[in-house]
Amino acid sequence: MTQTRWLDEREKAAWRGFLEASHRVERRLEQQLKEQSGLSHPQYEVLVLLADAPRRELRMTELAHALITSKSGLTYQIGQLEKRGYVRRRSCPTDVRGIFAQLTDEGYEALRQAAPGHVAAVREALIDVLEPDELAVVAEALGRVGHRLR
Amino acid sequence: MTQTRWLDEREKAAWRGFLEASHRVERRLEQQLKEQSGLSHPQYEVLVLLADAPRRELRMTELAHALITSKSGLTYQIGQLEKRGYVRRRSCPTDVRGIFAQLTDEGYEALRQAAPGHVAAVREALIDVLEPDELAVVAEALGRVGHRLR
DNA sequence: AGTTCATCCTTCAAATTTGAACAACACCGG
DNA sequence: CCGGTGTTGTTCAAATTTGAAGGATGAACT
Repeated sequence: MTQTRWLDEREKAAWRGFLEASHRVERRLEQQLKEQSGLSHPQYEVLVLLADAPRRELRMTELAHALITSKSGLTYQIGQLEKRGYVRRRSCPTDVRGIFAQLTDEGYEALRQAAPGHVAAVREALIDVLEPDELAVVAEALGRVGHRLR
Repeated sequence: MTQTRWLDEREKAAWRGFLEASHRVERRLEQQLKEQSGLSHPQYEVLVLLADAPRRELRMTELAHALITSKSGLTYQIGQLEKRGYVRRRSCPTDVRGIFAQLTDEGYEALRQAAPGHVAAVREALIDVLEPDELAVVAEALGRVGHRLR
């Protein structure tokens, strides 16, 4: 291994800022959602993704990738959502192994009710804290960061 | 409640970018640390904080706040680190209730060995992906985001 | 000194997450 | 059509996280 390039002050500030912001924002959203909707953040994300998908359904694997979580973790969460009647499982016609998770009307309704509070929290925690030019950088730069790690 | 201000495309891109980046970066670091050092990210952070602290020790509550985790969660992690001999508990002289977590020499050594790989991963995942001006914005803007959520 | 209220850390049970192991199946080249 | 290889979703046990509860103490005030 070649010599370690340690982080200088500016880099350290960026790293610390990124870490703290992501933890605190996550924590805040988790709290807001649980409080006002009884949903966890992962669960909310599932509903959002399904609501935007054709026929309001997605394959388990697609969901797991989109949520950046493990397959078993998704199985668990879908199970929870199914219990509450927000999601239903449907087997895939073209692939016997495949399972579609499909948003139910109840699930859609739950999302509709949870969304305003969630968006408000996202604004308060992140979006409205950023200046327009900062917003652009976050979208562009962090978008690139996420993309490179796929 | 007044009308909901939904996110426009630019805002949504920033939010999505932020979310995906934080999840993927976290995941990558977790993997890198576990693989090359047998430490979890929270555990590594504990070691870093202690190493930088006077006498290499911090109160449990200070640590919990700094790590943005629950008190019980910290109790658990310190227990794990204690098992491995990386940390030792010391009762606080001025406050019977207080407990110091103190880094041992073994813990310091473990940190020394883990640090280069960790820093390299941080660079590869985030720091070296950002342009200098982007780095500045991330430090400044996300620093503000984290700060406002305290 | 007595009260009251906040703080400190741990314990406990419940919820969640993870990765490995599996079983069933798709897909591709021979 | 077969064998080899990769995929799909689940199950399982183990690790981790969380929040509520509790025991003990500090701190401020009367």
